[in-house]
Amino acid sequence: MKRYEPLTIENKWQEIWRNEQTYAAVDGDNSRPKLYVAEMFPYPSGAGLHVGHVRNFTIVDVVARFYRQQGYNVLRPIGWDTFGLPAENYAIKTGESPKKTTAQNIANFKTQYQRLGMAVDWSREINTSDPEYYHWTQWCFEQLFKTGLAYQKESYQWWCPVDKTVLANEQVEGGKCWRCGSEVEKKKMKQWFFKITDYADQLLEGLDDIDWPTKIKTMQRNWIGRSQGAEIEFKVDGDGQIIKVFTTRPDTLFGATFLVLAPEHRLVNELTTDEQRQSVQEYCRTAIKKSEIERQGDHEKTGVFTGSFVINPATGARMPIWVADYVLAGYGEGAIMAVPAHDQRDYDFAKKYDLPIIKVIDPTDDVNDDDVIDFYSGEGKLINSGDFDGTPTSDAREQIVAWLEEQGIGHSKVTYKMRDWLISRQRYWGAPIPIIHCPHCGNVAVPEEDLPVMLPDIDDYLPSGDGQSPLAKVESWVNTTCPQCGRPAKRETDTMDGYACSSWYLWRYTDAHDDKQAWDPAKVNYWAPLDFYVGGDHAVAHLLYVRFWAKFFAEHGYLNFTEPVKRLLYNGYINAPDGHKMSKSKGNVIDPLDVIDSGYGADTLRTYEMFIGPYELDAAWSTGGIAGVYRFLNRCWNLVQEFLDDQRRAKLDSDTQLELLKVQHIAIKKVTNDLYNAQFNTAVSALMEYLNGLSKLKEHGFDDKMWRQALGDLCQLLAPFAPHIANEMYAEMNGEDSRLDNIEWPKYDEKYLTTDTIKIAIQVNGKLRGDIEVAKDAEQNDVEQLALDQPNVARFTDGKQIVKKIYVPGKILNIVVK
RNA sequence: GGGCGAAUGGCGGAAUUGGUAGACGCUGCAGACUUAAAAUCUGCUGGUAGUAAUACCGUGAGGGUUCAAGUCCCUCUUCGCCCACCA
Repeated sequence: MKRYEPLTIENKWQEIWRNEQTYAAVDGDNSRPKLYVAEMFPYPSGAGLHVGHVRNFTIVDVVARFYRQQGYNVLRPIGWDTFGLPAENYAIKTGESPKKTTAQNIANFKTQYQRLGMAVDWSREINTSDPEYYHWTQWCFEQLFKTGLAYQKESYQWWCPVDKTVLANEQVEGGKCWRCGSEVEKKKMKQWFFKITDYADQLLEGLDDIDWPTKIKTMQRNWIGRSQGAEIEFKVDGDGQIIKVFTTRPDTLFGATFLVLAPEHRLVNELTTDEQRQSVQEYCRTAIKKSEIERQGDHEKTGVFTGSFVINPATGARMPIWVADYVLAGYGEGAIMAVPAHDQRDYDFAKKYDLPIIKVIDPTDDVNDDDVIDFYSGEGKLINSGDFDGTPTSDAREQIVAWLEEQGIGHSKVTYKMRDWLISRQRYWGAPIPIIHCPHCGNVAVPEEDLPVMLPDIDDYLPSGDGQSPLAKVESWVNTTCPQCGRPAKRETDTMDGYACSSWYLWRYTDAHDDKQAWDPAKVNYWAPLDFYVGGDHAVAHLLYVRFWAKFFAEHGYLNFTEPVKRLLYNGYINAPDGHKMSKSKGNVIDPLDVIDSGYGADTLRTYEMFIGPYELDAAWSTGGIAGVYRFLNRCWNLVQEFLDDQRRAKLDSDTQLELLKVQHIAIKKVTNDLYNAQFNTAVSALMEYLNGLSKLKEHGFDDKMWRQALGDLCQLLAPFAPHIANEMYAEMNGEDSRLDNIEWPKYDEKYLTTDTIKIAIQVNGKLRGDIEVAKDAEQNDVEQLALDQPNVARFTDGKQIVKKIYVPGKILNIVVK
């Protein structure tokens, strides 16, 4: 009998798929449904793939192969996300150009990809650091620039002192740089932004229509952070200046007893009296310099009085103006009205600095008075609020805003936590921002026909540390002429955040090598939006940015959809056997190629990673578990060999025939439905059950026709998970030229799933007391009689009064006795 | 502090969404083959009692709804993730 040798057959089939270009997708084919599925494209690191990648890619591959076998026109592309810090940091350390190391890493990743048996359309391979690609990243930038959505602004920005670059909010994790982990600082710099805030409401609303995990949707909603409230103007006592504040609780206006400005607020200087000047300046200087981590958390509140006052428009009271760093400059107006009786933070501050506290809300009746000793932030009825006394807080919010509007000193307003997307990077290894700074014309976009602005080759990758990109040192590149006036001008030296490159790559796949446009609208609208997008990272950043760009380009006619991803499969991590994260430093990394080469092969690895648990949960690697999956594939192989080797052919009796058809069709149904529902782990167990069923039936001998069909279906159902062995077994049975990809997915027939008799579970008072075989269409009376005749049922019903009987046809009979 | 989610054998996990809890796999035990081991194959494997049939208990804890609850409702505990001075 021929032995199962995974490495030999895998090599063979990978070559066939390469030569035959089996997995090429056909643009614009309307004769069959299309399916577009992709993983979040990998960053090709020097370390190569790890088993976590394999899980991610295999999910995509299983979906792609399954739908292809269903007759879909499937697009399953791959590309490489190559701009970014790791390659550049490596260059700084070794002097080796990022271009060179990137090329090596891509070659390595590509080989590994092929060795996993991925059904990729290789003609669409893309690489974000290739000028052919970043040409169009720059074009995208210019579309945003033309419409005013890419703009330059001087502001305090996150700055990583180690990587010597600014960072986006999304790249600061717990006050630390997402790349190197060092503590970030605030630095005032002129930076490029994309105005994602213009799309805040659309980004929020779009979440309602997409099939994404609620976890991710919630994170995006939190990130956008929409608050409904009011903007209120306070007049400064004496000089007529106006300070605007944002509040979600306009109903507490009568309880506002002081006003607080963020240290960065533009009026701080002006409003500070001479007596207070020194302390205010000192306070602001240290507060602004303090890192955000120090300003966050449960630290005690600090602040300083400016010496000025505003007038409360509702009460006419003079309210002192303070400066305190618990008020954030970047949110709302950077100023608040403090209502210490009804806000924890204001209360703490008022207590510390002995400021007045006025209660203006009487809590609703069901609130325990003991809970309201200090401050109360819940709902209730207004008190001490003039004409509004007695009004419920929810009504008062509207009425007070209406009153403010009448007075012309306020209006309702919506505020977001989300800030604009900072995209400038003072680094070399990124797409150059295609802008020319002209002393006469200002910021001028590089004409589209001059794109791409090529990234020059350099030797010195070290950032200067003064906030300038290494590109600033390349004078021949920096100095140019203004495309508008022709006079000398300088190029922008910042490069774009890598997330800009990944914000549109899903559309580039549909028209990967077009040198006339970023994408052909006909092609992109045929394929996109994605039916499935698979990843385990970038819950907010990348997944928010692609949505933003989809909305922008849809608005300008380049796309006919506004949500780029219909269904998101967010997969969990693969951890070490002990449950800890795999990491190089711990030395517990499992290399997928080692697993393959140890003799298991890619099919076992793939199938195991699908079987390990629900795809969305983290899972721990188990050496026993993978051995079990190998055993399963080996048993499949041996069964097919036995069938082929056995010269005798048997004629099966009708019961055996029915039993064979039953296990066969149960498997088809279960695997098919599970794959539609992305329940990969239970699909694999259904395959195992199918094999177990077949193994039991083989003792009756092999009926040639029926077994050929049954084993052929096994190959077919197995193919999405273990494509090499499935194709090899199928070819052995049906000839070398047969290809599972050309054969239709098996269909199940309900008539084989039910037999003439079915088992009914019998309960007495809800406890299982036995089961009986009855005809499928048995009458309830007959079932009851049979059940009561069962000795073990009778034991519990004899001598008791039967209260009622509940019969669920085909399932259960519950006899209730007293 | 706020939000989301989870808790089922020795382990990973099943359970058609209210209808026979523990599928499938791992581990373990016993047996077959073998001079022997590995591999392979067969059987058993939630707990307690019993040779067994079977009974009782059992899905984090407590209560409730129901003929019937892992599944629905209330209270609590523990764990995980995300956000966090956002006015």
